[in-house]
Amino acid sequence: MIGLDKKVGYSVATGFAQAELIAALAAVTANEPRVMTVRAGKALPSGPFESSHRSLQAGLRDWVESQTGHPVGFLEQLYTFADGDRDPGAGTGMRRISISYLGLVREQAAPGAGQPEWHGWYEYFPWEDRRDGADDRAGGLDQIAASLSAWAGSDPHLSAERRQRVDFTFGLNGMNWNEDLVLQRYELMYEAALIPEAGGSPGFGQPMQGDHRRILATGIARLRAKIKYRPVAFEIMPASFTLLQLQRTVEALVGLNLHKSNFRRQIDQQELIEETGETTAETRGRPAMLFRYRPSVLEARQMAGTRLPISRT
Amino acid sequence: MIGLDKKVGYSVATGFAQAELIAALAAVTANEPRVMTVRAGKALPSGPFESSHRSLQAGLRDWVESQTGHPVGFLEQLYTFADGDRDPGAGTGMRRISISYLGLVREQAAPGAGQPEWHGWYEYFPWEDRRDGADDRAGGLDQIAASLSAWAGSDPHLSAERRQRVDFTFGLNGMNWNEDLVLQRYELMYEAALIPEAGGSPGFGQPMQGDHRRILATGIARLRAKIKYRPVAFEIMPASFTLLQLQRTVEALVGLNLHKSNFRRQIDQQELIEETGETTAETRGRPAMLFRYRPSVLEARQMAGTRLPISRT
DNA sequence: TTGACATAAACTCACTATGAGCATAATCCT
DNA sequence: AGGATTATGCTCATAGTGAGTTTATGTCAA
Repeated sequence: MIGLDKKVGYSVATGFAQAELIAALAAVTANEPRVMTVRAGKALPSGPFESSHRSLQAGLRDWVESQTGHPVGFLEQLYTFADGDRDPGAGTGMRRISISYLGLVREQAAPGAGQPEWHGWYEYFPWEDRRDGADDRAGGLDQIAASLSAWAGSDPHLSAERRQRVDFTFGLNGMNWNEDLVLQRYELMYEAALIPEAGGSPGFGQPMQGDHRRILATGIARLRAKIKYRPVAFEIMPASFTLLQLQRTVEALVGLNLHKSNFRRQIDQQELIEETGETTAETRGRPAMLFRYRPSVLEARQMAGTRLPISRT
Repeated sequence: MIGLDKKVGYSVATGFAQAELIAALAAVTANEPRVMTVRAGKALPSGPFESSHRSLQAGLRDWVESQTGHPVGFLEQLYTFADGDRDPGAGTGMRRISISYLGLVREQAAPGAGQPEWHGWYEYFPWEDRRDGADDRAGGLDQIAASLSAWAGSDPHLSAERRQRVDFTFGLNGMNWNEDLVLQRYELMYEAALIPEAGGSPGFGQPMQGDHRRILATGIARLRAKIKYRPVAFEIMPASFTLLQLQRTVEALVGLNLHKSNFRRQIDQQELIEETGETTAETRGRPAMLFRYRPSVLEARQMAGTRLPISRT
């Protein structure tokens, strides 16, 4: 694969591949995270990488902004796939390389002819929404747990190991639910053939074309992990907002209910936001103060993080 | 770039590219992190991605193991580049896509004919080693600070902003050094033309071919960030080790001195390791207990992490 | 043999962050 | 006016972290 001393002798096609970009673009509307889709919600927007662009990132950004009509606040490369095993339409001998991205946009485009549609991302992963409001629709955790238990039991040799893995990944039998394990959960269900894309029976979430649901899972996982130590939630919020709106947005993304006063404390001791001085009376109760981000602090916090016992002596 | 409704009409070459894999393989020997290189330390091992392999990861793993003679404990995709701006030998019209990986190996291969060489990674980034022992060689922080200060002053319009960025990124003027910002520091120096690869003058670290030093910086940054919340250090350690050996290894990777007793406390309250029962007298002082990892816990800790104010009521 | 030295391992203490819940304030609705 | 509703502030116990000190157990050199 990698030749240290092969300086010559490649066949013509060697090392050449078809390059494709796939974007998972997320927005939050009405406390519901949504993802931009094509083909009636069955695929993420994608297309060939063309050589006219300076870089992957720059080209993708231009394209997204022209499509959505809104600037992309956050755009991050997710993963590059070339797995033949999961890619059905190969055959040509030339590999397809898919470079996937996660992007956050502030608002979704107005629906119009030929416009991409936005779908709630929990349609694809109903089990990932553990907020109180989330009606535990068909395909809830209980059913998944039952199916996975059956799968674990189906191989007497591996069943103990499998059960442990299931419990940990899905927060069962006394384990805590870990909202970051979106991809691990999807992969586990895939392995247990609960996913139509893997030849399993439908029932657990809407399927997508090819690998797209896996890419979306990767994006959700990345976003949920990142939101804890980088102020990415602001990329999705409007210019001014109340603390509850911010909390609801974060809750939508992580799929969990947060503790109100502790959330507020965390936000303001990080000094990420400041009052605008105005209030809003959108809700029934006491009017809430409006806040805005403090871009300077934001930029610094953009890169932070450490928890090592450093010696300063 | 991405065509939603362009179903036909691509030119033949559209979307095709030359795919290349680049690996940053790290090991720690004698408390010094090293990276596998080719071409007399001027390049990371790389080669074309061939279609015979099932997946990127699997192929790279096979290759690395055959080259180093040791299993790769940890292998993670870093980033995929297709930036034309930094790639000198383009010209063909077909883009080159570089998919880079970070790998950790336990020991370095015995030196032999045709064997790849290992170089200390601080040869390429002397300023990243902030341990006490690190003799502040030529090209130390003071010189970099001076050069960057000159660069900041060279544009009266941007100088304030630049100075702030420099201070934050390099931990100057009262700011703390953040060991994770390896890539940001390199990019900043690149922008300030302190890097030969950018047409700057030599002096700050050994240069490498093309983008390779940037890839290495990305790998170091990723590893430093990851070591805080995932037990990756064990992937580099031998089967049994003392706590000080473990600490020295982590220190080598993060380029900082750690607080001894706090480090030990963190390790054992995470329950990642257990005593083997034996002791070693490698050092002059009191013999140290030997430890080994606890694979079961290790696997669970492999995916952890959260710090959100979750509501459990 | 003895003391100087070096390292390991355990323990202390102040301070900060976090989880949980309660109290008070300012609106709207009827 | 009074209840409902939401916002914001405050308390308190507990866990985690930074920074040291103390005690144990070995080697090495005089």
